[in-house]
Amino acid sequence: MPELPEVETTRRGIEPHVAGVKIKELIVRRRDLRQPVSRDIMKLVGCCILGVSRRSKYLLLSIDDGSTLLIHLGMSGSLRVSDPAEEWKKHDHVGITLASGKQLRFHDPRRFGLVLRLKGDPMEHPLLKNLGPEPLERGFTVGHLETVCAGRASAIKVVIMDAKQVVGVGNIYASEALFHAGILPQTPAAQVSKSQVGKLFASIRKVLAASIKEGGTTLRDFLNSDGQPGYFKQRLFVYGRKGEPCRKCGTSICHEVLGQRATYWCPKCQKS
DNA sequence: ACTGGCTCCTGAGGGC
DNA sequence: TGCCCTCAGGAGCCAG
Repeated sequence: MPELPEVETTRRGIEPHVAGVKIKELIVRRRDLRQPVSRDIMKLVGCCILGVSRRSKYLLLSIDDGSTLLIHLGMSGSLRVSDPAEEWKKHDHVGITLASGKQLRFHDPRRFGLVLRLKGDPMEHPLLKNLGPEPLERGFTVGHLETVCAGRASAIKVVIMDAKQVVGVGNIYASEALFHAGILPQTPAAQVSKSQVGKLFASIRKVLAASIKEGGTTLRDFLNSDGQPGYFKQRLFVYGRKGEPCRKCGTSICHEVLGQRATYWCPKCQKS
């Protein structure tokens, strides 16, 4: 599932192929994604893509007519640069043919993704307006995380996964960051000590930064593949390792569903 | 303002 | 080998 590092890797991967390039043709094969693909997307034909930015797990292609093409990969989506003549795979829902002779294809088996054309300031759009700070940028600070935790009864894992507080901490990295910070995922956020919050802050950044670095190398050839993950497996300390020995102390890793999400922790390394 | 639960969807994986 | 069942999961939305 594309987490923040993969979305960023995708952004870096497609940008050189699309920035400054004109859209020649748009092909929508399935419209029923999480929200229907924008009806007015055809207006983009003849327009030029200025650049690709990212906010949270949303990709934003800025268009020279002042609009923005918003793409979210959901949990099974991918973008790849292909040859227009390439056979369409099952679940290739949208194709953007470029004047360069390439074609950007949006592929999403579970259709949790989005392809929307936004008019006006994209940051004012409801999907983007109330998002918390980017974890790797200056807006995310220890002080911010302390404020977010203060007075909240919810489990710390649920809180750090809340995009209104901080974006981009997906289910995998939430478990991983809490492991590295030595905090039990179930701990009510308000009960996490100041020093623990400091450790958690550092862990979130470290885990995400390391993963972006990893994604950059392992998904290097994603333009020719379907970009499926699996590359980070060896780096995971707890996620998906129920019953397996902790990489630090050997204790069996625990698993429980918390906030409707699979959650993993080491009962010895992590305390409330 | 919070909090927890439901929902969309398909493929993977386990059990038999 | 094959079928059926369950589960995973981002994130918006809604009800309490």
